[in-house]
Amino acid sequence: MAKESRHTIRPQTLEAILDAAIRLFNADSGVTMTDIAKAAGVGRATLHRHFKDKDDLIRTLYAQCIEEMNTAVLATDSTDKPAVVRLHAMLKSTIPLGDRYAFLSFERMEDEHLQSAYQEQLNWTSALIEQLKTEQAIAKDVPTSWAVAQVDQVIWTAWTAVWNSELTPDKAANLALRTLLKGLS
Amino acid sequence: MAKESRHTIRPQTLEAILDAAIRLFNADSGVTMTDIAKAAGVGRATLHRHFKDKDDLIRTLYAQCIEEMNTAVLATDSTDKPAVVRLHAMLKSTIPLGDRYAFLSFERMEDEHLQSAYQEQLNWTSALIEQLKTEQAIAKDVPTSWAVAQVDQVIWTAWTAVWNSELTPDKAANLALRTLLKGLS
DNA sequence: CTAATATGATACATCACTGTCTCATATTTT
DNA sequence: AAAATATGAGACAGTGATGTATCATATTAG
Repeated sequence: MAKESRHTIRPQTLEAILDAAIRLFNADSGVTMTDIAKAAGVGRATLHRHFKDKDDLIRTLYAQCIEEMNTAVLATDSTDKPAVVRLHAMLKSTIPLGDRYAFLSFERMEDEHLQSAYQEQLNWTSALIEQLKTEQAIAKDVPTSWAVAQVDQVIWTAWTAVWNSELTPDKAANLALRTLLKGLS
Repeated sequence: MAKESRHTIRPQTLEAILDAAIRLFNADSGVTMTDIAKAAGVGRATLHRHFKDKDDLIRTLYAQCIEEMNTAVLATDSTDKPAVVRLHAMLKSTIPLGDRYAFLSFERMEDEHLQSAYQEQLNWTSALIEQLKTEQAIAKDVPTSWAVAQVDQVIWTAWTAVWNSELTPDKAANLALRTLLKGLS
């Protein structure tokens, strides 16, 4: 998060900026501050008033997306349910977030704090995979890292299919679940 | 391809430039001509002598990678063999190319000629998927577009695993094949 | 060996983006 | 209503990348 002691940002301004920035970064990695300002309908100076520099803005975007993902996943999760159900719930809640999540794979982020936030996501998935293994839903000889990567990738594939209007979000989530469970069994 | 009537490029110079450029673009999308020149060990002027502009260079890279992929796939392909064997061969030949192929997903390319070259790749995979369906290797109710996307993604996932030293290229190809066949059956 | 020419180094102009600043205006707060 | 302040618009300097031109040097071809 960016804090300037001299200025308080108006909620609507912040939202307009972050929305526009996420939208643009997902379409193209060579986005300028001017682009963002125009798309957000705010003055270019306002961007620099509230974000130390471009990196600071990107860090904020990154943090928001990860937090958004975390929230979405945890909201529909219930630890006591079977792992297969949890995986399905996770897919259903994350796939629709693809349009905001996509740029995370494109932009590199050195920031240590954000790296660890992302790592937490991976750890969560790893734990889920282990649970799937103990429940015999997937085979034990499949490397966990491979399974985690597959989950990550299938979310992206599913979202792309939704984005291309080839599938509805629900159909995509079902297909993703089926592909994962069978593919890793 | 870039042609300058006034100059002939030396093969070693061209190779050094393209190699360096591919390497850099795969590590980071914000690559400058200066970066490439340095990494290639050639003068910056030489780049501009042989490539009209940066876009021209990227187009050349793009074309080379697609052609490289096509060649690799067709070299190990034999139309008369079962589709499963063809898929396995395709995975084995493409996964090691991941380190050159990766940047294709990052850089956008408007060029019509290149778009159609890439489309050919997808069509080839589509045909293979159809063959897999008729051979009952994968289920007919799985949308072909979904299957094609899975093939694309799994190649990338497999290469990443190889790059992270989690798997050998052969193990990765086997795991990819297994994941695909079971996942789409 | 000699001529032709591809390259490297450098200087140069141009351009786009960044980040800062100022001031008038719009909005919120009291 | 009046004060406080967030915003928009514009000017400004600094920076880095692009692309061109020139010339000396290295390499290749005849």
